[in-house]
Amino acid sequence: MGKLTAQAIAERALEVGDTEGIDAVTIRRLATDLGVTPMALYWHYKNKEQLLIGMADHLIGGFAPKPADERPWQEQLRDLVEGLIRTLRTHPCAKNVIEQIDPVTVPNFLAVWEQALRLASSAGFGVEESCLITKYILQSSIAIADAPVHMEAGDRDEMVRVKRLGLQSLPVEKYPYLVEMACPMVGGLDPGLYDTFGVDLVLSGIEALAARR
Amino acid sequence: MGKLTAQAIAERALEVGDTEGIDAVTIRRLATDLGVTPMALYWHYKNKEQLLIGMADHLIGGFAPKPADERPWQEQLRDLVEGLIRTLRTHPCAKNVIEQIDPVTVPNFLAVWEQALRLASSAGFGVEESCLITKYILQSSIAIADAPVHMEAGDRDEMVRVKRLGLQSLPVEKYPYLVEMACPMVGGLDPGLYDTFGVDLVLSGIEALAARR
DNA sequence: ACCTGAACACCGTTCAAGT
DNA sequence: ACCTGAACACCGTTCAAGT
Repeated sequence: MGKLTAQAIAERALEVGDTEGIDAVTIRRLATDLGVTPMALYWHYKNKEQLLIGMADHLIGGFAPKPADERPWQEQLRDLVEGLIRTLRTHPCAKNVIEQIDPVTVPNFLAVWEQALRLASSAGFGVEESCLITKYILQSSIAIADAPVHMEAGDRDEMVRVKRLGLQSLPVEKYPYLVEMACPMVGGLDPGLYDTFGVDLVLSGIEALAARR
Repeated sequence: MGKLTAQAIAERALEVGDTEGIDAVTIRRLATDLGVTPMALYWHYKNKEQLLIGMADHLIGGFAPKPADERPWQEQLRDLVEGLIRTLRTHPCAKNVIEQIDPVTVPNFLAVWEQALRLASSAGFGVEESCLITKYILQSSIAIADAPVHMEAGDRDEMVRVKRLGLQSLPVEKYPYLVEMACPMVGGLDPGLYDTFGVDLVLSGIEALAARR
């Protein structure tokens, strides 16, 4: 087994978070997993918040935004959004990690943010508008990446089944659409929709507004 | 002082969450605030998750979506998004509450969701697309509502000042845009941008895709 | 129906001490 | 530099008991 290092801790934390949920990511739990005393972790991270930041940093580090090139900003922005969605989808707990920290404090996130601001700028948006747009890009990417995808037949869908039954048992005269769409709503979504419809949805709003100026 | 009731508990929880942050919302803290034993709350809510659901329900209950009318779906959707953003902005902890629960379990949220699905449907989107869109609407509304607004001079901006200084001290040759936009980024945003640019941003993506079919 | 009391299993974190 | 041990102040929650 490898040495105890900040990197190793963050990686184990991501494993636990991805497989058992973010609530299972606990200083004490990680310590026993790594065969060490809880206080040992405090040498590598000042506190739990810093550990979460480390997790986020490791997460975003997985996809380095490509350097600026000569293509139109629309294509570069599409690359960025697709990359974001992809890393969000490969790490189920990414959403929860990002929600619990301030992106400004995550080193690797700064590069992504810088790139987004640059692209918004070349699209012709002003300073304040660009700030809103970068927030919008992150959040809507989360929305797309987080949508429930269709699972294999034998997969662990007990929770999904319960939720679907809950939706389907609603008064159909009051919630006709919810009842009808219960299936795709809680876990029957076509994965291909992410890469086409989802990305289009995020991008077309920006492009439409950019075209107005 | 009023009687201890599920409603009163949820209201106090929202007060605490809005003023002191979601982490201050604790069974034991609420109990002492309400002059009662911690276990008393367990009579009204099965556990903390149910309390969070109660908070979200009370939150969304504040804005009841108007019944279907004869206007074009674009206008109705704009009403919905504006209402959502407004309630999100009046309750600083709304974002955190919504992040910690499953919207499907919040009664008042079902009505909003049903309306969104109905509007997506009249826009011509299919079942799975509509599901993605409703997720998108919620998340991007959060992004818009959560953007930092310009604060009064005397306001509690110590944290903001620190963050801004942190951004401005970045290597300007590596992060030129971040450094330049540090001010609006962390708390100098024009509030009017929410109601115009922000809402437009969310809606125009949907409208652009709807126009394609 | 509604609330209390005591107890349990868990947290994050500090602080002094070891090597 | 890196880790341990003991202790502290907090959690959410169960269970039996009171009125």
